[in-house]
Parts: sequence; structure tokens; C-alpha cells
Amino acid sequence: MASIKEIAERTGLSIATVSHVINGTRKVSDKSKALVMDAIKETGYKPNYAARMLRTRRSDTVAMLIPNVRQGMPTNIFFMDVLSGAKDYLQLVGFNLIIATYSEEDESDEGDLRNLKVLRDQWIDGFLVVPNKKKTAIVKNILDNNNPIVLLDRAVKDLACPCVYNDTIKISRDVVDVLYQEGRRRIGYIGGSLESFTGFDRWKGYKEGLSACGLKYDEALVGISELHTAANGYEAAERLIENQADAVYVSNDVQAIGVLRYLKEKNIRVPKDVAVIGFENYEWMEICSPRLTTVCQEPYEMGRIGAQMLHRMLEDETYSEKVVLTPKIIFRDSHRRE
Amino acid sequence: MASIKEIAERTGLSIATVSHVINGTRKVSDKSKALVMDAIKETGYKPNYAARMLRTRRSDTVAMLIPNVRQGMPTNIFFMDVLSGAKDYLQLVGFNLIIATYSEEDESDEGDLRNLKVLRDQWIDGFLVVPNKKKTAIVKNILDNNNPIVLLDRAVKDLACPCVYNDTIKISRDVVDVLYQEGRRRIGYIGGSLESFTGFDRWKGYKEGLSACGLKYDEALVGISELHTAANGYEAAERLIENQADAVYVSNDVQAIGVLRYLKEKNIRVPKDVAVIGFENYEWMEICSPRLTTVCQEPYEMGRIGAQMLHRMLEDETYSEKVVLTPKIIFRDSHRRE
DNA sequence: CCTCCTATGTTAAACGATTACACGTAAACG
DNA sequence: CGTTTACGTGTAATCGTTTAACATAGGAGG
Repeated sequence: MASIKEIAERTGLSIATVSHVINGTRKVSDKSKALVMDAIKETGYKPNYAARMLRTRRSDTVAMLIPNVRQGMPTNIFFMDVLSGAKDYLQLVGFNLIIATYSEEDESDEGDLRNLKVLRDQWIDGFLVVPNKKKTAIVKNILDNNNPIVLLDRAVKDLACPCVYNDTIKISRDVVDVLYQEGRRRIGYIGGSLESFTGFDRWKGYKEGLSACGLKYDEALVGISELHTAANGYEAAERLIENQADAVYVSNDVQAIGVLRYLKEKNIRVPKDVAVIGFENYEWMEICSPRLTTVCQEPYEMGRIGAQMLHRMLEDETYSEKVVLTPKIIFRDSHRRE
Repeated sequence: MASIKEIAERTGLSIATVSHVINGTRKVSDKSKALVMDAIKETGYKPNYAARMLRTRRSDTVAMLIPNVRQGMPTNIFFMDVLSGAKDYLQLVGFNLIIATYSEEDESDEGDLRNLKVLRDQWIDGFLVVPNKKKTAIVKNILDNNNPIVLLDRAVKDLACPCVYNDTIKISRDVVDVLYQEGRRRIGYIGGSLESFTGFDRWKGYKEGLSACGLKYDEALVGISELHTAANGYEAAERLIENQADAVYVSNDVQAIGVLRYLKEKNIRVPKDVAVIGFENYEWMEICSPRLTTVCQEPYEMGRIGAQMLHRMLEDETYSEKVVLTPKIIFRDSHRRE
């Protein structure tokens, strides 16, 4: 493997000049430039990443930290798209992207931090983190070492730190409003744990939406379960329907599957008898008849924008911003009164 | 940021001794060891990754290259699980994982290779690659620079190179056999492009399965489409059914959705009239009634094993192996004759 | 007492880049 | 003609490790 020294010797120039040609950091005569270029081509020289990193203290590498979700979960589509967005941007501007996860369950922050090599060795230029309600210590740890960081998907309260997230509360309010406009008055909610950032906000938006419409919050129309499973959705639907719900906002894919199965089994017509609005990771809702109206986020954009922000922070220390994305409601057939 | 020099000064020992304590590369007296440990704790010293890398020429970093699939695709669940498996293993043994993609479409290998920073800068210890039928140049490029590499999901013909992949052909044969045993004689196939490794093998296995059962291959019972969409599946199903198929092997999730919708719309009973066996990324097939019998791969295992192999190759130059995983058929209700 | 070994340390040379500082020449300016 | 100014280039220090080679001291064996 050729080194810069070898190029210098071949061309009869100094190491410094070669370096400047490579990085464009100083004016070099066209003649010398051509000389260097030729030598590089001949030798197949590539600058040594480690050496450059040692000198410049920059690795051009960014790490993305995400919670370690269960295998085969649709949530993974979401994270994969976030990852894709970040990766595409970073690849474009010549940065590397390292991926690491922390376990959602493991309560011991200490243990986790020790295991995250990427946090231990201090050589990452910046972090993209999908935080977790229980584990904000990771975020704080990164901030303490004053590493640049951008939070994805979820803002952490009390932490003034750049982030890009969905306005989940607003969109949930909108969902309720849509159902209200269609004449529904017993609007139920089915969703996951309130311990998670997203779960909590979806529920909160639902609640706020109700009061904005002048409806009152009724426990009997709300089904919260720790796990997102179709079976959970099924059971929750059963209870809500027994309590005369005429609309359901299901705040995640998997539970929606259960809800739909229940309604189909009981021959409850959608949307005539009950309106349903879901939350989607993938357009698989097209399987259902009628096609399900859903809230749609833009994970790819989120990743891309987050990476862009981080990149900008690396150039300009003072830059900081909070970007709010607004999910959209994809109007299909399951919410309209006929 | 403290350096090893500072630790040496604090403890009154030499840099070398400190280094040996840190790496356990030589016997050091317990007293000195304790001294160093204390100093490290006090100063919060972390070895400089770049410096170490420059000396040792190892980065403890592995890159995973995958094709750049469309957003929101269920294929992403598959890749995400592969990624997870690799990441979990690598995280465990103290390696970093970099992720990069190459575009499936872009024909110009040259352009792509130039864009892959991770290939350009030669500092990655090894590569995990999900290859592509059209773009084997990437794999060759890595091999030419004699970098360790493990192929995932797909073996590349004519390339003696360690890999871990699914025995797709065998499982496809088994699927046909299962349907045959249930008394089906007009077994159809619906799947994606034959240009892709996996698409081709699934189809090939189907064909081999037929002849093993003494059935003959009939174009009228085969629907191949470039894109995996539900609409495609729907159309293909229509044609197969018109040609009196009594069983369908659908070799991907998305098209299966279309197939099921078609059958439901036409009131064709599954499995009484037509048996269906699918190929699954996620157990979402539980939405369907009856629950769909599917082929199930183990992407997480694939990633984990691949990473393990690569890790071993880094320790032992001579190690090389091909690992074949066998997907399983998850027997549910859509294939049985009643 | 000499030699040799073991156990522990130290010295100093890499590794391959970046970059502050300095130098020489020639043209431009007053 | 002396002094700037501009341009192109070179010298050498530095980043923070690893590690081969060398040093030293104490004890065992003869």
C-alpha cells in the first residue's frame, strides 16, 4: 500500500505539496498537480484514514443509536427507513454511518453504556439517536462528552437539543377531528404503552382532540396494552365495541390487524357501523377491505433531515434547530360515513 | 482529553508499561497495574482509536453492504433483521458495524464503487455483503483488494468465497411436494424477477419440485413479474385460476397479498378450492383467514452467523466455509385439503 | 563468583498523514 | 533601486499509540 511519502518521492515533490494537492488546501501549480495525480493513479494510492483521523481529529463518521426492537416487527420497517434516509444523505457527503443499538428493556444504564463501544471510544464525530423514555442517560452521556447529537423521532423533554420529530399530538387531534366531522360521537382509542414517547403522545393527542370537539374522555372507550400484538388489538376492540364505540383510532399497525379481524368476524361493517383510522408503517393496509384510512409518517425524510442537521452542526458549532414534521392522514375508505 | 502519556506521567511509569496494562500484552506487576487503573479512572482516559488504528492497521470495524431497496418495503424487515443479527454479534465482540448500500438499478459499477467511501478508504477490516446478480463487480473489487468478505443470503456462482445463505431451491421443492401430497396436481407459481438470485432460485426449486413429483412445468400456471406489488399478485392469480390452478406457491409477501385478495373477491375458498403457500417476512399472515402456510427464513440468524464467520476469518486467515441455512415451512391452514 | 534466567521496565522508532512556519524567486510598485 | 506582494514550495513538528530491542535487578544453579 503506497503512502504519501512514496508519491512525494516519485514526483520529486515534498510530502506537504502532495498533501495539498490531495486536499486542495493550498494553491499548487498545474504542473505539480498533474504530476501528483498521475502518480496517484499509477500507484493506486489512497490516503490512510487512520493517520488523517489522528491528525485532524475528525473521522467523518456518524453513529446512529436505535432501540433494539424485536425481530420481524413492523417497527423495523420504520427504523430501516430512518436509517436509509440518514445513510443516503451521509453517503452523499462522504460520511460513514455506524449503527448500534441499546436494549429497551435493560434498565441498567451503566451496563448499557459500557457495552456501547461506539460511545466508549471517542472517535465518532456525531450521533443520531432515537431516544427512549426510560433511557435518557445515553443522551445525557453523549451531551456530557459534548458530542454533537441530533434526536430522531422523539424529543426529550427538558433537553434543549436539536431534533427532528413528528408532531404526533397534532396529528392525533386531527384524526379525532376527522372522525367527529363524519358524525362520530363515541370515538375510541386503542394503542400501546404510555411509557413510550410515541405511545404517550398518540394517546395525549387523542385526549386533546376529544376535548377540542367537546367530547369527554371515557375510559371505557380506551384500550392500552403494553405489547403491540394483534391479539391485544382484538381484545381491545371487543371491549370498545361492547361499549358502543362508533369509531376507533388504532395507533399502531399490529393492533389494527386484530381490530379488523374482530370487526370482520362479528360482521360489523366498516365504515358504516364503525369507522377505523390506523397508523401505518407500510401500505399493507391495502389488504383490507375497505382500504384503511391511516396516519402516515415519513421516516425516510426524518433520517435524511436528521443527518443533514448533524452534518451542519459539524461545520457550524452554533447551529441548532428543532424540526417538526407533520404526519399526514391518508384518506381511504374506512373512516367515511356512507 | 487525556493521553497515554499523561497516564504514564501520573503513575511514574513508562508509556510502554501503561500500554501493556491496557492491552494485557505483557506481564505487569500488580502494583503497577493498580496504579494505572486508578489513573485511568481518575482521568477518564480512553485510548485514541485513530492512533491505535494507525499502528495496528486494524479498525475493529466491519461494513455491511446491502442493495438499496425501496422505502417502506417489507424486504426491509428482512434486511433489518439480518443487520440486527450481525450488529448484535459484532457489538458483543467489540466491533463496529458500518452500513452502506449500493443501488440495484445503477448499472455502472464504476460509478457505484467510486461513491462507496467505505470501499475507497481502505480501513475496514472486513465486509458482509448481500450481493446482487447484476453487480458482482463490488464483490470482486473487495476480493481483489484482498479484504475478508462473507456473502449473505446469496452465494455468487464461480466465486469461492465464504457465505451463508438459504437453501431456497430445496425449500421450494419441499413446498411443491407438500402441495402434491395434499393431492394437488395443478400447482402454480407466482413470484418476482428471475434476474434476482432469490427470485430465480425460488422458481427453479418450484420447477425441480414439479418434476420430482412427476408433474410437468406449464407456463400457464406461472406468473413472473419484475416488481413485487399486490396488484401484480392479483393479476397473476387471476390468470392462474382461469387456467384451473388448484394450488399456488407465492414466493413473496407482497404478491401474496394480491393473490389472497383476488381469491376472496371471487369467493374461491382457501384451502378447499385452492391451496396457497406463501413466503413470509413477518407473521402478518395471521390477518388472513385461513391463516396462511408460509416458508419462513431466519434473517437474524443469517446476520449473526455471517458476522461470526467474518470475525473468525479476521483471526484465522485460512478459515473459510459455506453455511447453508434451511428455511422451514410453517404449517398453518391454507394448504391442507379438507 | 560467574552465568543465566525470569520478571519487570524503559527507550525510541515507527505508523501516515496535516499544517504552522519559513524560504526563494519574480513581478509590481513607489 | 529598494521594498512589497504574490506565488509556489519545502522543513519539520505533531497527533497517540504499539512494540521490538534493550536494560536492570534479583535469584537460582554451578
